[in-house]
Formats: sequence, structure tokens, C-alpha cells
Amino acid sequence: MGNRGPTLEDVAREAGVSRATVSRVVNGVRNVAPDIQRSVRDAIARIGYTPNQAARSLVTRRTGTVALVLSATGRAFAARVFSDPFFGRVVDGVLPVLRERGIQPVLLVAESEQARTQLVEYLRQGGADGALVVPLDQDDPLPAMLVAAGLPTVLFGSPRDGERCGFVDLDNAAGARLAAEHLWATGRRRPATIAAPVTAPTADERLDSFRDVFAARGVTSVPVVRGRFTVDSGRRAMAKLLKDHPETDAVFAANDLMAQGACQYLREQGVAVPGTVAVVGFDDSVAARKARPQLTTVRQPVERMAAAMAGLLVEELDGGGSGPASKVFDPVLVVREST
Amino acid sequence: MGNRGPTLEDVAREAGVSRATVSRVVNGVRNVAPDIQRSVRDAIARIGYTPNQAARSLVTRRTGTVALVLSATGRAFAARVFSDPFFGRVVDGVLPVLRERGIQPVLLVAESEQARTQLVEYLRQGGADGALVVPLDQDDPLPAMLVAAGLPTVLFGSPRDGERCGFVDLDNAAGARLAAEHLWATGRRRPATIAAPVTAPTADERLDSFRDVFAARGVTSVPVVRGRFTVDSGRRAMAKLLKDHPETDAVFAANDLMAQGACQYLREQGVAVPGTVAVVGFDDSVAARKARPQLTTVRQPVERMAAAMAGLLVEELDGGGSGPASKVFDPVLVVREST
DNA sequence: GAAATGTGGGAGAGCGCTCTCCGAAACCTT
DNA sequence: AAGGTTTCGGAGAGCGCTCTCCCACATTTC
Repeated sequence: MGNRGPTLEDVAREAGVSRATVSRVVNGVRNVAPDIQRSVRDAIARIGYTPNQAARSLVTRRTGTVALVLSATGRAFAARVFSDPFFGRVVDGVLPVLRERGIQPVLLVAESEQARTQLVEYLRQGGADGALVVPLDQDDPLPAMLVAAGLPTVLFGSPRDGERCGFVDLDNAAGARLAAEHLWATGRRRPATIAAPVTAPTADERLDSFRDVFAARGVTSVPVVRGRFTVDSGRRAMAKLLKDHPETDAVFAANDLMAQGACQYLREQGVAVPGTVAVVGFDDSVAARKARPQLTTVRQPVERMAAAMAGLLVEELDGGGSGPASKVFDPVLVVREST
Repeated sequence: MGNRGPTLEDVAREAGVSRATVSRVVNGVRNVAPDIQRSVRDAIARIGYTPNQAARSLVTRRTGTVALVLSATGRAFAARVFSDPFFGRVVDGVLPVLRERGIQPVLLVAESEQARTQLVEYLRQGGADGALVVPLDQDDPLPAMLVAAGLPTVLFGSPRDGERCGFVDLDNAAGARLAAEHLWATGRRRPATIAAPVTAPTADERLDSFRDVFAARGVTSVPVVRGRFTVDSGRRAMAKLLKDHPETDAVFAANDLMAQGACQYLREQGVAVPGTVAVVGFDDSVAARKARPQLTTVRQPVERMAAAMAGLLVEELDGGGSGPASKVFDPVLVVREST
């Protein structure tokens, strides 16, 4: 606490110059004669000076920090976040962009009502210059709260109506269409889907488009079971599907983990994949390649999207003007062994 | 940015009192007459005042923030952190303790050399009041760097010699002994182990104690294969073990994920578990209960340890004196289906 | 009734830094 | 040589808050 280290003033005295000059050297602004620069740097090293961020922020109104917020409204927060490789990919995408610009990335988690309030308060008080938000649930109030607090914010996934903030997103509808058309083209006529939880941000976009493709070709009924994005829930969903609709010859799951669970269950029951039932996943996460059979899946370029998200925020932060921007990415179908 | 909101001064004017009085109300110190208190609160609500954390920190030398640092020296950082449920458990344990005290938890990740330097710099400049560090690798220089920077620090896992900081740890040796004695008692005489990577903090503590137990009973050779804490590496390790030491009748893995991989591989090869080979894991993570067969494992009370870690730091932070404290937890053997 | 005690509020000095002015010196220009 | 321009360093005014004094007044005590 009372760790009061040396200040600019101390460095100035040590180097025999003024506070202003030391500040200029530290921040590398304007011209300072080379020899004075050297003597200042020496003094800094000699007495072990570190700038005080609080003092700096007070005048610059900047912290040099950006928050990456993982937010959920439901239960089992940590279990969800620290088992789905999706978040790791987001982090992987965001970090380099921020580091490169000397911005300190800070992970914040909002796992409860209370946490969310504390978090918004923290950011309002100047905890970070902006926020990158990855909402796990569709009805998450956090983005709206941040926007209302006037904090520059960029979302992973489209904002709901009225939330005026930047975002990156995947063209989910196009991805689902890709999957549907592939299954149709390979002769499947009895598809079913393991959908996202109703609360998921992307829940119905993927589902509806998938059905539309088949509906347009005369297949009007596509059974749906909701999963919870985990391998286990995929198994359970598949079990239900197999029981209620044994004629099913194709399954489209809303993420790879659930697709993997479906494959596991099918094979355990002696159902051939892809022989009898074809399975398509979503994301193209590491799970897709590790599963056996390797999954055919809709690739979501998560790292690139995350990087873009960080890029948009950084732009908004120093560009100033022009307001929230956004970027939508195109999915690609990756055909492997499960279809 | 130029988001200059209302200040204490504005509230004071609005409420017709002095800056000092508003400050007293906001921070709830000393006596302020009830009616004045009310009028100040009204004024705050009316003009939407939020205290400026930078200004506050500048004088108090406190941020009200604690960093939870995940640090690794190797590759594939995010993949490791966001797939092993272990970290979720740590987060789950730490958060409530901090929230309860109104401390804002901030997750920091040190995934590279550069990140580590930036991070230490950030914390030295007053990014947080203290750090909770979860090192993934034994040779991680971060704890030493933080201690050197004078930051109150508490580790998950014992510090290396000379690092003078608080920590919580599991009695790993006792855990390994528990596993060994259980296997011995159930008649296993040809044990092998799937050990942690040499770089892991707990690598040899578990391994050595396990061997000691068997050595004391005349079994002097215990084959070792190193894994990488993942299911996949467990499979590979088991394959090697089965090839080189087909007589093996028991396997002790350094975490549940590897034990799970071992079980999978054994069963796929038609080797009965626990009939022919018994398997013991470590941690008692969710994976242990989800695996089939359900794993016998050494329970590490991660959440409680994490909570204690946070508690120790908080104490050091406001207690001041007395220096770094520590706490060691006892493991428990949980017998399930795999032995 | 005067002194001692307690209570509630204001004044104002910083915390460590940035950044706008200013002025002194050095360098061109015609 | 006189003026203009550029270069470089210092002075000093805050940024928004906390916190120590200090003072005015109310209450108690002998």
C-alpha cells in the first residue's frame, strides 16, 4: 500500500531537468535533445521510477485498458466458459490485436446480477476505455447497460434492436443454408436438428434458415430438440430424436460439441455415421477434428472475428467520430467424415 | 473519452454543501446529519454523478481491484485454459470471496514473454491492489517478478525456494500416497503412472510419493509416461504404456482428463477397466464423474483452495503486517468404478 | 455560568501527472 | 546585421478526489 515509489519530480531532480521534460521523455513526445534524453533515462533506471497510472488517467481520461467481458444470465457460468473452446478462441483472437497497440487486455466476468451491476459501475468509473462483450445469452441486459453508460462497446454477435453499438457477427443464416443444401445434395430427406438453447443469441437464426431450405424443397417437417451446447446435451438430444423420429437420416447441430455427442450416441446404438445418419456441426472448433468420425461442420472464423471486434473498438477509441461500426463474416462448409 | 461527467464539486453545488461533505456521504464515513445526507443523495441521483476512480486511487493508493492471473510459459495457452475445467473451478472459488468484499476481480492472462512484461508493468503502475496467481508451469518467472515488484501476491501451489509470498496448496504427496495404498490394498502389483509434464508445478511430488509407497513394499520399478493434462495425451500415454509394459495392472494419472483418456483407450483395445487394469485419476473434476467408468480419483478441493487463496490476499491487503501466509489442504480418495 | 466535551460541516492542501503557454537560444533568410 | 523562424526546456495551472485541520455550535459537567 504505502508503496510510494519515486515520482516524476524525483526523476527531474536526479536528472537536473524539469518535470515537464521527464514527462516528454517518458511519453516520447516532441523533441528532446538526445543527451538530455539519455540522462533522463539513466535517472529513471537509477531510481527505479514507474509512472503512476492513476495520476496519468486523471488528466488524460484514458486508462490504456480494454475490457473483454464474458457475460451470462444463467447458471453454471464458469463451467460453461471454461469447457467450451469457443471462448479460448475469442481470447486468442483478441489478445494480439490489443497487445500490439500496447493496450492492456482485462478479462471481466459477469456471472450474476450483482456481478453485472458491479461491473458496469467499475467501467463507468473508468476501469477501462472500452468493452468487448461476448454475451452467452440472448436476453443479456449487459450490452444495453454499457451503451447507456456511454462506454464504447463492441459485441460478438448482433445487438438487439435499439442497442446502438458496434459488433461482429457471422452470417448464421447462410451457414445453416450451407449445411441444409449439403445434406439435400447428398440425398438426405429426413433431417432433424439439435438446436441451440432458446436463450442463445443465435438460436433461431440457424434453425429457421435450415428449415427454410428443406421447406422450399417440399420437406415441411423438421424435428427439433434443444441442446445446451455441451457434448452431453448432444447425446441426450440425439437419444430423444432417435426415439421419437427413428426415420431421421440427417442431423444438423448448432455447435460441434453437440454434434460430437450425437455421433457418439449414434455409434453406441449401432447406427452408422454417416452411413445411416449424417451429422453436421457448427463452428469448426478443435472438437470437430478430434471427434470420430471427424465432423462435417460450418466454419466460423472465431479468431478472425474476435480480432476484428478488437480492431473496431480500437478504431472507435482513437478514431473518435463515425460511431459504431460492424462487420459480418461469411461461413464456409467444411466437409469431413460425418456426412 | 471527453466524457467528462459531473464531479464532486457539481454535486456539492447542487446540494448546497461543501465537497468534503459529499465525499463523506459517498464513502459513508463519519456522521453527517440525516437530512443533509438525503439532500446529497438526491443531488447525486439528479445529476447522475459517478466517482472518478483515477482521482480516488491517486490519493488513496488503492484501486479496489484484485487481479487473478493465469500464467503460462508454453504454447497453446488459451486452448489449455479454456478446456480444462480446473480453471473454471478456481474462478468459481475466487469470485464470491472478492465480490462479497466489494473488490472487483480482474482476470489477466500472461500467455507470452511480452504479455508477462506488460502485465507486471501494468500491475506495478497500480492496475490492482494485489494478485492471485495460478501458474501453469513450474518454471514460470511471473511470481518472482510480482514479488520483486512489491505487489501483494498469493499463489495457487507452493512457491519455489526464495519466492516470499503467500500460497495455498494441496498435500500432493499425501494424495499420491492415498492412490498408491488403495491400489496396493486392492491387489495391484504392477502399477504404472501417467505423470504430469516435467514443467508442471506439481510434476514430481505426486510421482515420487506414488513410487515410494510401492518401493516400500518391494515393487521397485514403476513405468512412467509423461502426459500433457489432456484427454488425448492420456490416450497416447496409455497406448505407449500398453505396448511397452503389457503386464501393467494399474494406472495412476496426474489428472482426471488423462485418466479418462487412459480408460477410453483401454476399453477400445478390449482391456477391461477395472477388471484387468485399474485407473486412478487426480482432482475429482467434473470429468471424473462423467467418464465411463466413473473415475476413482484423488479429490482436490479446488474451489475451497481458491477461496482460501483470495481470503489470504484480502487479509494481507487490509490486515497489513504479518507478511505472507499459507494454507495446505488435505486430499481425499474418492473410490468409484475405475478401480 | 464557565469550562469541558461532543458533533457536524467547511477550507484547503495535496496525490502525481499532462499539457498549454512562454521565453531563451540557435539557426536561417535577405 | 536585423529580423524571422525554428527548436527545446521550464513554469504552472489544473485533473477530481480524500483527509487533516479547524471552527461554529450544541450539549454536558462541576
